[in-house]
Amino acid sequence: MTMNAVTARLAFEVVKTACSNCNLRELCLPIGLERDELKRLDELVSTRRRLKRGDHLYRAGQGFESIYAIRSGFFKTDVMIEDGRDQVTGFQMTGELLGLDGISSEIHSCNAIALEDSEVCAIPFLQLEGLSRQIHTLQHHFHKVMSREIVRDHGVMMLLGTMRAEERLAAFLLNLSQRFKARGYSPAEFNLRMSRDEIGSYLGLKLETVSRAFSRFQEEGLLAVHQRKVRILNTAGLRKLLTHQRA
Amino acid sequence: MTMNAVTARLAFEVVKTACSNCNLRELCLPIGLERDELKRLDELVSTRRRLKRGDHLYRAGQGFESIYAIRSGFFKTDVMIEDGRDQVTGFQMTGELLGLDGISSEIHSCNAIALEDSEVCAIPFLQLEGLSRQIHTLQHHFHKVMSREIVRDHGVMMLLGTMRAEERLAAFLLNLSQRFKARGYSPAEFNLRMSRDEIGSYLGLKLETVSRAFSRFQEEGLLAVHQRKVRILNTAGLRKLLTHQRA
DNA sequence: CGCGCTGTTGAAACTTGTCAAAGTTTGTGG
DNA sequence: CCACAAACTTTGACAAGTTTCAACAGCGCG
Repeated sequence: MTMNAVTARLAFEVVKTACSNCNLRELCLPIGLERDELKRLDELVSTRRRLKRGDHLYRAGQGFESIYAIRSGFFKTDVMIEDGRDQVTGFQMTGELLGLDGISSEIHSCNAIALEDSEVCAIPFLQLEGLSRQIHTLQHHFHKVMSREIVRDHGVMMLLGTMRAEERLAAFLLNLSQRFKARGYSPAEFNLRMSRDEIGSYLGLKLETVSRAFSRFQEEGLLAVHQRKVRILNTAGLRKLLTHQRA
Repeated sequence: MTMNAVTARLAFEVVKTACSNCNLRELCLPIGLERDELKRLDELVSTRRRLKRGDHLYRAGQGFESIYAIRSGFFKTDVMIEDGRDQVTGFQMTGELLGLDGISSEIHSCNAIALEDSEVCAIPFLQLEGLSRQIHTLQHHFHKVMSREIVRDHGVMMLLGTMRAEERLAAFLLNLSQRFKARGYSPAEFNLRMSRDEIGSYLGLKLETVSRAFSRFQEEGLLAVHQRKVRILNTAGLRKLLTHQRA
């Protein structure tokens, strides 16, 4: 086998696993692209990265070059301030993008950590900008993704600013449920990938408070919890918690 | 005067007040643009809108068409959930952009309300996308602005999730101070444009708690407050509150 | 001049955090 | 493959911080 044949073979492998035949393309960036546009996106997204549970995809302070699309797995992002306090700013799952925080200063402003063995596609940002100058649809979709992140963050601010512990946990579980459902998994039964402490950090609560809220939901028959395995028994009941005005 | 002369005259007025000679261009979108690029941006930003205190720039649920650059004045954005609870998601001042939340679904997801008489430049979004496909610098800068909004929101999440009342207020005041300073105003003395209730909503606190925190800061000599007039007496002291680990 | 809106202050109630102890699961090395 | 350590979870009792309720003061506007 000549050198060229080897190179060609490798190139083929790469293309074979790129966007054009990724079964996430309806969730991820390539929504609505034409076949030849998709091919050009494929050329960008050539780098894959595998991570084991606990690995950092990037760290706060590192230079920013790429955004990442999650191909499989589960991540958290967190920020830290000087005195050691930190907060989980989000949990990301298959098909979602990571790294948008780095664009503004060209330095990542948070850590991204795999909560289970995961695989991501690295998308060099400058090249993405270049391509989206050529492909209108891609540009527009990318802007929507960034904007959706802003809207999502407003939702979390709402949660942290106005909800009490049990409402926060209910909102969190319903959100997870809906995201699992969108990916073809059961919306009623799933494994949490994160600890009580991480949930608490995200929700602005202590882990004990999260644990108590889980116990309470279980007492009330809203769900069955055993460690990280959750089964939602009464979705309507959880939802009602949210709209239930307080005092 | 012929019709054409009138049109020409109006066009001139518009150009005269557009980006190219706006003294905010170092704060706003046109950072780093060449003269001819700036001129093309001018053509987009032809619509101005004046608002009186209390006016809505847009409302949640309205269709999204433009983003807005604040030329003068002061705004808040807030979101609302079904049961009537709402939360202020941000305060925006001169040179900052409003409306990024609307891109994702083409419907505004929050209300933007003027807290004092204000003036904004409307920037039709589709045209902005078009221009930023042609002007690399503009595209990149716009992406940075969106990303900065995400990073800012993470900061607020941190504040809401991990800080106690006095830390939140200190962080809020220091942030305002720094933004006034960046605009050439005194960082030590300024008028709050918002009520205690609005500050509380933003910080996830009740207005009484905000009021008490102000009183406490005053007792401790950190600042002098009289109604909405604030004078910071001890910036270092306020800053120390933030890094001061709790229990 | 007084009415309404905004802001301040006090006391009691409530929610969540803190500390502590014990139970459970997971991972590792012998 | 078992044993032990480490990490995570649950639960209770108590403490701390924030909200709630209530009363009142100050300012601005008609």
